Parts: sequence; structure tokens; C-alpha cells
Amino acid sequence: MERKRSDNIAEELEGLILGGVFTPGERLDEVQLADRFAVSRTPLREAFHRLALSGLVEHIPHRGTFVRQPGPVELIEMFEVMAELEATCARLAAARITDEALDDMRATNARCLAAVEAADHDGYYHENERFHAILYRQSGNGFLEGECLRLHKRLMPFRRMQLRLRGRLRQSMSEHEAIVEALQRGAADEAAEALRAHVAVQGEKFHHLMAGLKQAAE
Amino acid sequence: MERKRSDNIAEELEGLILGGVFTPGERLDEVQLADRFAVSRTPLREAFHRLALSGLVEHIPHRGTFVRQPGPVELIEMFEVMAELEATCARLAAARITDEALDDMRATNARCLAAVEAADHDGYYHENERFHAILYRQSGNGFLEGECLRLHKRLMPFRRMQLRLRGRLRQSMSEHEAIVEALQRGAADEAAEALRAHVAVQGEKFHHLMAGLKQAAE
DNA sequence: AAGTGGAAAATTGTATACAAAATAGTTGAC
DNA sequence: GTCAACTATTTTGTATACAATTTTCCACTT
Repeated sequence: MERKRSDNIAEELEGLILGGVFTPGERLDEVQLADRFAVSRTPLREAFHRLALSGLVEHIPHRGTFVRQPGPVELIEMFEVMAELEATCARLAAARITDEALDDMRATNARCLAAVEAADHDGYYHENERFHAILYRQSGNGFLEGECLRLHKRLMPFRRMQLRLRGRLRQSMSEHEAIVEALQRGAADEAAEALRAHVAVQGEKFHHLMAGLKQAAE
Repeated sequence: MERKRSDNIAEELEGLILGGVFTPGERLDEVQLADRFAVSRTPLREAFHRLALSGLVEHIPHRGTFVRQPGPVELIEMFEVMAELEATCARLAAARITDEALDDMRATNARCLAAVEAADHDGYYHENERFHAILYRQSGNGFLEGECLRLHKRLMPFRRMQLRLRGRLRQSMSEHEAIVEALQRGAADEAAEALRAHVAVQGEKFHHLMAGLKQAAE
């Protein structure tokens, strides 16, 4: 294993946690991981702090660093907040959005649709992310944009899970089109409501998915 | 100077930054501060990470850690987001709030008013914080509550500044009463709008305050 | 004279050694 | 036999030494 930097370590650890190698609540052993990555404990602690910033792990003084995979309840709550934040973006963007951005959203949407046709999940995911990123930017509120990106990233693995649900992709696409349409008309409340519903439904779908998995495990 | 722990160092640094000892954009010299606190660089770096978590400083790899006091524009943006988050709390709380919590809010409000009468700024500030904390809790969304507390804390010094504005305290009190009243009736949209306005006005007041200070400095 | 190259200084990142704290395990008393 | 206290072990927190990177400054070339 090649020599790592703390940046890479944080990234790799993120992958391991999201990949399910470390179970939620598990303590991340510093010496063990230091040995695994062939580095000392110091950069590992740095990496832990970075993961704590994105909320993936929790550090308790004199106790250790623990995997903080959110449970179903907290996840629903996070989707609820995400829905509100995106709705706010939409409300603000409806008044401020530029024609260029509207065109960009339409183009992104088109590429998104193409990805759906080609069953290209990664492509869909990428374009979908771009669609939302444009919306955040067009809110005109840089702080709001940052908070949205942060939460969006944190929900990333859970959004990804539900892409497998049949028919969800196409439904999501038509929702995107309705959003663009409302933004173009400058209908703030309508756009906000469309976004709220668009994100909220993801939380619900996820809930169903989780319930299904739980049932299957029993 | 006594021996410090990284927790205390983070706290003390926070005070120094908020107290204006370190100017925004300034680089925090590790060796210099390590010498000042009579500790090594290691716990200082830990403290930096903690401050980065609350957004007070920014760490740039191989460049250093910089004071990240937000400018007027970002501050307005933050108040805008805070207003939306609190409005969401209100909307959710309107349906879920318990009678005990309503009584608690009224009692807190009463103590708040007493503090105003006694010109007890610290007391007012404390009770006001409690008022909002109850609201966050009553949203029933633990994640939302956490995000609100985080942002509220970050805006703390700026809220505090505007308490000096004449008449603002009493106005704020009557807004609180209107909020409680709307919550009691279960009027979600009304409560949300009341909160949004209540917080947004703080952002505006702050804006005026900053403009005044800037003018006075010229 | 201005711009580029490189060497030296300053500063951040990492490794190792040591200290402090928490947990676990064991012995003793009741 | 159970609970409590003490010791031993494990684990986190800190100090110091060293490596790597960035920046600065000076010399040299065009």
C-alpha cells in the first residue's frame, strides 16, 4: 500500500464507512487503522476530524471516534430539512434566476433523461446532482448554497440507494421539468412547493426501502 | 498560565476571535499560539479543528488556519437561512407542540420581560435563547433542532450586538407573544411567518447597525 | 530592467515517544 | 456470593523531533 496523505485517508475511510465495512456505532481503532493505512496515528486523527465535519463520525473525548451512520428516524428528519432548504432555494431563485441558468437546467435535464434511457445510473446521478447544484447557486444566497451542498453530500449514499426503485427515475424527471417551468414563470410559491415535494418523496421512498430491507432480513 | 486542555483552548480561542483580538482573514500562527497557551502545537491543531466545526476558522492545507469572521453580506445570508429554519420549526411545532411546552414558553417570555424591565441584558439574552431552544425542540425534528442550535450559536455575537438598539427589546417581546399565540391556535403558516419576520428583522437591524458603524469610522 | 530559476527560510504535516485517562480484571472485605 | 476498591492494561491526549511543502528572496539570464 502506497503512502497516504490525510486527505486521501479521510476519503478512503468515508468509502469504507459508507461501504458498510464499519458498522454504525463501531469504534474506529486508531492504532489498527494507522497500521492498515501504513501511517501514524496523527494523520488518522486529522482524518477523523474531517469526517466529523461532514457528520459521518462522532468524536467523544477520552472515549474514541465512533461511526455515526444515522438511523432511519434521523434520516427522515434530514430529508425533511433538505426539503425545506431546497424549497427556500426555489423560492429565492424564482425571483433571481437568470436565463442562462434556466437553459443550463434544461440542458442538464436533457442529459439526465438520456442517462435514464441508457440505464446509466452514474450518469443520471451526476446530472441530477448538477441540476440541484444550479438551483442552490441561483438562490443568490451563498451561505444557503453551502449548507445545501453539505447536506446533499451527506444524503448522497441514501439518495443513490433508491435509484433502483422502478419508475422513480422517470417520475423524478417530470418533477424536474415542472420545477424548471415554475422557476421560469417566476412562481415562487409553486416552485418552492414543487421542490419540497420532490425531495420529501425521496425521504418517503427511502423509508419504504428501509422497511422492505428490514422485513427481508427477518 | 495554568496547563490547558484542547477543549479549553478552543473555548479561549473562540473568545479571542469574537473579542476582536484576531482580525478576520488573519492567519493563526501555530507556534506563536502554542507558546502563548504554553502547550505544544498538537492540541492547538485539535482546537483549530473544533473551531472549524463551528465555522469560526477555516483550515487550508499547507497554508494555515485563518479567522473566518463572516462579512456583512454573508451575515445577512446567514440570518436569511436562520429565518427559514426557524419558520420551519414553527410550522412543524404548531401541530406537535405540547401544553407544557407552551406554558414553558410563556414562563420564559415572562422572565424575559422582567429582564427587559431590569435592563438586564445578560438575563434577557439567556431567556431569549431558551425561548428559541424550546421552539427548536418542539419541532419534533431532532436533526432540525441541532442545525438550528448550531446556526443560532454562530450568530450569537451578532444578535447580542443589536440588543443595544433602542426599543428593539420590547418589540421583540411582543413578537414572541404573537408567536406563542399562533402556536397555541395551531396556526402553522401564521406561526411560521411570525418567526420568519422575527428573525429576518434581526438581520435587517444588524445591517443598519453595520452601516452605521462603517459610516462612523469614515 | 524584468522575468525566471533555484536555493534558503518559514510553516505545515507526520512520526515516534511519553503522559493521562478510562476500562477491565482481580483481589479483598463483608 | 456480591460488591467495592485497587491495580494492570488498553486507549486517547500531548510533546518533541523530523519530513515535506510552500513561500520568499536573491541571483542570473534574456
